[in-house]
This record gives sequence, C-alpha cells and structure tokens, in this order.
Amino acid sequence: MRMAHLFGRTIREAPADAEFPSHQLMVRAAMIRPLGAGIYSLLPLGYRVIRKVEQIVREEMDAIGGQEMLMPFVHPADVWRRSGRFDAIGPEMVRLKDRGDRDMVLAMTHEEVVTDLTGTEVSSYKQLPQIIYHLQSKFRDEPRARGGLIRVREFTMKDSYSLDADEAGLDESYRQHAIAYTRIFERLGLDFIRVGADVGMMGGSASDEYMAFSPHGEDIILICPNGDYAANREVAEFQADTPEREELLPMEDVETPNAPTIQALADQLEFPLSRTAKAVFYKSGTGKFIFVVIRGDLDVNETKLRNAIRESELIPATAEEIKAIGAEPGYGSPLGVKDCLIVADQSVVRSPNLVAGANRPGWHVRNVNLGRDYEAEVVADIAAATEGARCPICGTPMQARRAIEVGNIFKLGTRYTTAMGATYLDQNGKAQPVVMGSYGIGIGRSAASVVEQNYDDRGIVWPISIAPFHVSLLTIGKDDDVRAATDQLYADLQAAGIEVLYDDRGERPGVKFNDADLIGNPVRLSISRRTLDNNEVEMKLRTEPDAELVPLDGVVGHVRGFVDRLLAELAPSA
RNA sequence: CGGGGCGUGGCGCAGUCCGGUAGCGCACCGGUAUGGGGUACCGGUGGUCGGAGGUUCGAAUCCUCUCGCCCCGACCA
Repeated sequence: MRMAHLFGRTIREAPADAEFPSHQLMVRAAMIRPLGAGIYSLLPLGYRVIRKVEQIVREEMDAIGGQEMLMPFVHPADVWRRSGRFDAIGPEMVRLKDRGDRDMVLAMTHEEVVTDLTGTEVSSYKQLPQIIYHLQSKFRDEPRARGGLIRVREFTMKDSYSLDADEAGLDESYRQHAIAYTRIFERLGLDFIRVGADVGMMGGSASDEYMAFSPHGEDIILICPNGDYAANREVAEFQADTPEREELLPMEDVETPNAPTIQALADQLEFPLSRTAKAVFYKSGTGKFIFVVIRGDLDVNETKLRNAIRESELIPATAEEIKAIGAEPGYGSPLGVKDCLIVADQSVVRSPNLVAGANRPGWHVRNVNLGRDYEAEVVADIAAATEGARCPICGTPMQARRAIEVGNIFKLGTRYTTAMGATYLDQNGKAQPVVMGSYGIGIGRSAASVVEQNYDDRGIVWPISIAPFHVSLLTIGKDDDVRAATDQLYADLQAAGIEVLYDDRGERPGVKFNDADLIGNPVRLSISRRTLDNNEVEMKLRTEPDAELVPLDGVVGHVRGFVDRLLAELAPSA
C-alpha cells in the first residue's frame, strides 16, 4: 500500500475524549474513527488488523473441527421469546418493529438462532458432536460504551457453539475450545490468563474467561502466586481467616454519636474493622428486602450474593425501605428487624462478639453474635476478595490484577435446547435434548487489548501476527534515484510475499519516521541519499532502539527471514 | 438509569462570567527555501458557534426546551 493514497490520515493530537492508550493510538494512527457512542468505523489500516485477528481465530477454530457459517444480525423476536430471554434481558437488547409491526431484535448473541437451527438440522446422535461458529456483528446497547474498541455497542464477535449428546461430550468440546483459545491469544501476542467466571445472563453450569492483563481493564482478577488459583473477583473464593476463639459476651449498648459509617465507628471505638458487623441493604428484583450482614473489613460481592440467594437483580435499598423493616440507616443491625431476608456472610459466623448497629441513631451494640442474638436465613460466602486475600487452595496471599475480558467460554448444558425443543434421538430411539456450549471472542476488543499491552511513547508496537503490514518502507528525500530504488524495493518485497506500507509521500523525514512509529509495523526500512550511495538500506525493528544497515541486494531475503522469525516467535506453545 | 462535565472549521483549544462584524495552533491548498526525527517563511481555503424557540436594535455569549458526546457508578466479548 502506498501511503500517499491511503484512506485515513494520522493525527498528531488524540481527540480529547479518548482516554485509553489503545483508543488514542488507534484513532491517531488512522485505524478507527467514531461514528457515535460505542460505534466505530474501521479504516483500512485498522481493518487489516481486524482481518488478521479474524483469520487467526478461523484457523484455530477450524483446527478443532469448527465449521464456519453465518447467522443473521436481525432476529424475529419470536425465537428469543421461545428461550425466555426476550423478557429476561433488559434494555441492552435493541428491539424494533418491522413494517408489519412484528417485533424484531438486533442480535446480541446467537444461542437462540443456533438452537433453532439445531432443532431443524440435528435429529440423530449420529450427527453429534458438532462445533459451528461465525464471525458476526453483535449489538449490545451498553449503558456506557467507553475506551475506543475496548467496550463498544456494535462489535464483531467470533461465537461458536458446541452440540453434544451428553455432558461428557460437552466437557470434551469445552476442553477443545480451551485449547483453541489459548492458541489464539498466544498468536495474538497477548499476556493473558484463563480464570473461573460467573455464568451471568448466559446461564449454564460453568464458565471461564480469558483475561488480557491491562491497567485499564474493567475486571479485577485474583491470582495465587503459586499458580493454584485464579478467578474473577466476581466469583473469587478465598480462605477466611480464623479469629481467635472467645467466650461469647453479653450484649451491651454503646453510645456512638456521628458514626454512620463503619469506618467512623471503628475510629470512634478504637476497634478494628474486623470486629464490627456491617449491614448492607438491597431490594431484589422480585421485591424482597435483602438484609446482608458482613464483617466490617469486607465488602459484599454482589455477584456472589445474587448467586447465593438466586436473585438476578439487586438494587440498593432506599432509606425509607430500610426504615420500613425496622432498621436505621447508618446504624443498622439484624437485631429485631422484620419482613426481610437476612443473609450472613460466612465471616460473621466465625467472628464472635462483633459491634453491630442498634437500629437507632447514635447507638451501637457490642458483642453481637449470630445464632445467639439473631438468625440468618442464608449463610454463604458473599464477600469480595481483595488483594492479599488468601488462596482457597494453598492459603498464600493472592495478587489482584486488572484485566480485559477478551474471551469467554460457557457450558450451557440443555438450558436452551430444552426450552426450545432441540432434541435428537439416541441409540434407543429416545428423544434427548442436545447439550450445548457457547464460546465467544471479541475481535476488536482483542485487537485493542494487544495495543494496551504493546505501545510506547511513540505509538503502537504491533506483534507481527496482526500488524497492519510487516514492513514500513520509507523513502527519504527527493532525489529521483533514491525514489526509484525505493520503488524497486517496494516491488521486490511484495513479490517476496512481504506486506509493505510504502511511505511515498512528499513529507519530511521526521514526519515519516513519526508516522511509522505511530502505526507500529514491526520492521522499518529506509532508503536515503546516504544509504543508497553505499548500496544499503537502513533496517530497524519497532521493538529495538537501534537500526542496522543492510546491503541493498540482500535486503529482501534478510527481511523475509526477520518476518518469518517474528512469526515463529508467536507460534502457540501447544 | 443516577451523579459530574463538554458541544465554536478535520483535530486541539480561546472567546461565554460582563451581548456589539468569529479567533489561535495543527492539518489542508499555492509558493520559496529546506531535505535523516512532526522544518521555516509568505499567501490562501474552510465554521448554520450541536439544534429549536425566546429576550434584545443586536446573541457563540442571556433564558427555556431539546439532541449529541465524554467521565464516575450498576452490565459484558
């Protein structure tokens, strides 16, 4: 590609609203342009990156027996009603009507369509197992898009679906996907980890996420330094510490003016947070009042709480609602409250003689004990793990790291096939629901995550597997013979199968060097008066600080070797 | 949706408080010199000041409504 005719210009200053490095750099490097909130055009340079990511995904999906297909982007609502998700999913699903006033939705995922197809295409155990996939647009009307390609509303996802006869088959399909995903993210050059995750709106029995490390990640994962455990904070378990055994003391009122927060209370009583019981109030989607008791030094993990009480929605309770059950905001305790579900974190079971609220302003109660002074309907681990929480396997303090979710795999089981009647006949001629898994990779998000992990103060540093081009070729100066030599090298490199972005613009050398660094192709070649007079080409790798001079007549083979070596470095480990 | 902020040439901004002919830098076009890290100078092109309504002799500026975008929180690839 000749840069003089490239559609899209690099810009010096990033738009003021771009905050993430990947967002700023991809806009500046003429790879993406916003059209609306969370809606982007991919310019030619950016689309080359995306196509390479897609190709890697294709190759690895094909390698585990995936069959590529394509399902529609606009769905009749009916298919979503059959799965029950038309009503279950909130406003993140875009609903519209066609001219016949029929309800339609924009695809936010494709389980329903796959299940519908499974019903028509699969009828015998002999046809199983199957893995099908496609690369297709999704639209999720996110409450808040952000961060360039990291979190958008319209995006391309590789989603695949496994169809198996039984759970054992699903386990194998899941395992195969795990292998493919590891290979894909290794080939992208990502620093990532696979972690256990929450099943969320997908439902099903198991889920793992592929998380690319980044300080801008929206998720926090907890990692055992011994490699025993890694999980999303949403579900991360940890070993509760075991407080010293104490005799249960009688309750005792204590005056605590101006201590409406747990920290203020602890300061006032000169008491560690871990010796207090904190009350947290929620209203569930089904209208139940949820009274959570947790030790003062811990925070509620709402995902764990939702799972523990089997509620899909939790809303913080209002002061009026809190008073209605007999509690006092800021001084709440489970003592004597009514009309609510009391949920205790496991931490309060083990911790005796806590300070809790007295349900009247300005007063707390010492030595409150679960089981003696109040009862909890549910006792579970609902605490959020934090940095330093102890590994549930080995007890070592865990690290907390931010990460971007680039892939997610789910064991769905028969949740969709049962609801929608997708069955096959087994060896005995008996109808069985097909057992399903679903597996996603965000294509643009993966590319942006690569940028988040590979940039410097000059621009993007692409791994060669998904760089827009292998080589940036610069002609320096205006001399005709320099220009002619660069033109020739451009042709020779292309003939050798090397992808070249040729900066043939009449720009100053500094402009070309800066743009080459910004765009971030792995190899930079420059020909100038000086190098041509010595029959040399300057070659510099984007990752290296220094350039080297290569004889002009051997440069194509030399570059070919570098490109092959760089590609080989990204070969999957297994 | 709740809270905060911003809309002025393609990008970054000033002007708004205190109404009086729309400005600066970059980019873009023409020219001269220059030619290995965003070169200098000269001359240009380009803007319904997000939109609608109102107040006023006069509105980017004041008022009302509205649309869009960004940031912080609850969701997800």
